[in-house]
Amino acid sequence: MNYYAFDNDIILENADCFNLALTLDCGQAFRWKKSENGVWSGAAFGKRLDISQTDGRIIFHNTDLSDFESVWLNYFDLDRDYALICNTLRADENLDRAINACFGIRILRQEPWETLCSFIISQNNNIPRIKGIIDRLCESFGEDIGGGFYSFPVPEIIASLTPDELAPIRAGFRAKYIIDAAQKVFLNEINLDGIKNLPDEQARDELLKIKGVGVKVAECTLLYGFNRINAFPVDVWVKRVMYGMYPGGLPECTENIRGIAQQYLFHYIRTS
DNA sequence: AGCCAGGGTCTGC
DNA sequence: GCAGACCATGGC
Repeated sequence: MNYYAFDNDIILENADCFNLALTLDCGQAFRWKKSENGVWSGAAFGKRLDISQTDGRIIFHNTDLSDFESVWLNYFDLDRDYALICNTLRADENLDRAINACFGIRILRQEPWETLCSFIISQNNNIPRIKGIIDRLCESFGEDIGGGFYSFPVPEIIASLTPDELAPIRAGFRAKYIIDAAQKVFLNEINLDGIKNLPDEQARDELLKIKGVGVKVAECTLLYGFNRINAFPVDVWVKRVMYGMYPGGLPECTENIRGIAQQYLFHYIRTS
């Protein structure tokens, strides 16, 4: 991997195992939109980004080295050796097929609060509708960051809302959970920064204190929001994987990287 | 029309 | 500890 600035873009070359479309649209993040010209637009950490891929080259549009190195390098998990991880997982034949089918998925390192809130919204819901609810949440309560994009609303804002005020985003029964989570985070009953330093098990127990957060939402938050690549979210699709492929449990090669294995298997079974 | 969706809570055994 | 009802909404 190497990168350099060119005009107002950052060019990333020879990025191992990086399929941009799969990474942004495999059910781990909900705010990236693809336009006709193949450019993906979105926002994270309060910054807008347009990004595209042609062959092995990733172009970060209208940004600079400072933002690239302080935000996007981390967000796209570019320091992790996915080639090594994939080779390890290929010891299992199901994972070998899954990796062949969706090679280049990376686990994004998203913001803890946005991840937590997004996956509370995800419960008993489908991906297109999750995206719609989150769009309306950001438009209604986030800050305008230009180009028709809005930041993800901070806990303080959502903590001050009533379920009635949240009704227009049409989150249904999840509205009260979002508010409870925001209040706990804002009042520091749940310390998201502190969770960063806890072992996986204790971090999960902290998240489970939030109403509307069960094991699955907690595991998603750990995996996508706290960079815990051994977290293993089990939704209806992964249940099907476990029932169909691994009735005796996950293979040994997934040890300590179960979350990444999960992402390949999840996307594989949903698209095959 | 009825089933399903990146589930969780609450109640009743 | 575990099964079952219930929860809002909209895509298919």
